[in-house]
Amino acid sequence: MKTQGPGGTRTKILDVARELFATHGYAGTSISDIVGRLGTTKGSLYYHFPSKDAILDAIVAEPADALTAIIEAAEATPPPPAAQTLGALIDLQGRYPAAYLAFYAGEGPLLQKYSKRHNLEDRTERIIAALARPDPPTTGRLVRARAAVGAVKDGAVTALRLHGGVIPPGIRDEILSAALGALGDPKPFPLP
Amino acid sequence: MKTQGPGGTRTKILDVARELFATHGYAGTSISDIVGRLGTTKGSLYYHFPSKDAILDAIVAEPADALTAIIEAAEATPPPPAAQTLGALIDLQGRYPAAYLAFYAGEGPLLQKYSKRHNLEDRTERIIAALARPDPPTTGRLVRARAAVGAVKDGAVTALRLHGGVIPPGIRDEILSAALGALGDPKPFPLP
DNA sequence: GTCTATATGAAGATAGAC
DNA sequence: GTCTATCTTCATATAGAC
Repeated sequence: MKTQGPGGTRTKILDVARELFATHGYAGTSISDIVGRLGTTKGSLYYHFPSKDAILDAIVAEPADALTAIIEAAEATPPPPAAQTLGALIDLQGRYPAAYLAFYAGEGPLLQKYSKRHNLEDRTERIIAALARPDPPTTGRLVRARAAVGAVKDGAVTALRLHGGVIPPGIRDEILSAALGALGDPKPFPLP
Repeated sequence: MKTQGPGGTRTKILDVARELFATHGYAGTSISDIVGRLGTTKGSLYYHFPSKDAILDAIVAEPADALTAIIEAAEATPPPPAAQTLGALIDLQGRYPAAYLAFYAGEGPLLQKYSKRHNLEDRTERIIAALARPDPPTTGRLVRARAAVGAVKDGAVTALRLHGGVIPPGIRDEILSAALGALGDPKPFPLP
């Protein structure tokens, strides 16, 4: 696997594909759309990637692995504090802005497509179940865990939009506090 | 506009299209997919709808109007309690399950497609801005408002999944409480 | 590495018999 | 109202010159 500098054609293809997939969806984005935006041609694109699916794979692989690490940490026994898991999710979104807003939301054609090839259907369930511990997973607790993840996702999206692709530390705290509020933790973190 | 009984072909088309659009996205669902699932043919489908877009319109129109009503109520002066707006959003999701999970989330190809025709780009912004009142809309407040809406959406999705398409009253309260927790309201509602 | 040109299939949509 | 058959366009992907 050859790494490539940030100015390389391959990198540029991934950049515009990431953006277009995020806004129009995978199926809604054509190869022509991508090369049209780049100003190159299909022939060139297919020199760098063997298929459209391969582009998706390249885009998704890295954040997907990072998410797996977060999930596995969240599943440790005893469970880590919810603030740690939710904070890691916020940071994940900050590190991979724009593309994977719906990535661990369990919905969205992008996830569908990727999930079929990588057997990730239960990803959402795993992180929700981990967050719903240590209590027995009542419906209410599961719903709140999911709500907390939803709060992280949408809060981070808004923060990224308002601040040009970064999440300032103060806003990160705000998102985390919102997520913990949704989760229903009585004491989010000690106040100074 | 002719109304049609629940057993009618038109209704059946809308039912499977709603489901397929929700899982695979608008662009990811073909007319062949729809008629294949129905066991009918394209000719029949095109007797009932002039285009694929028209199917989307028919699916989206009703919940979209309901959402507009919620937004306008939320924008009233003085602002209604947040619990009222968020509760209305939960009820909306309960009334139109499965299809519009990403509808007011501001993301997703389905919204993109519909939004372009109906000028709804600012829908998300409006409801967030309304929820962020009456405080001046600081970034933190906006982020929390968005997080609250995200909590409603994902919480309701989970509830619908766990309970076969309905949101029981007790769970509705749980979602509302989670959303208010995300919003940061100190006193969600008076305890009995 | 990038281009032009093209193969091949599937998409949305229509015509017209029944 | 539903069918079969078909048109047209656009999709992914390839071949081969430069």
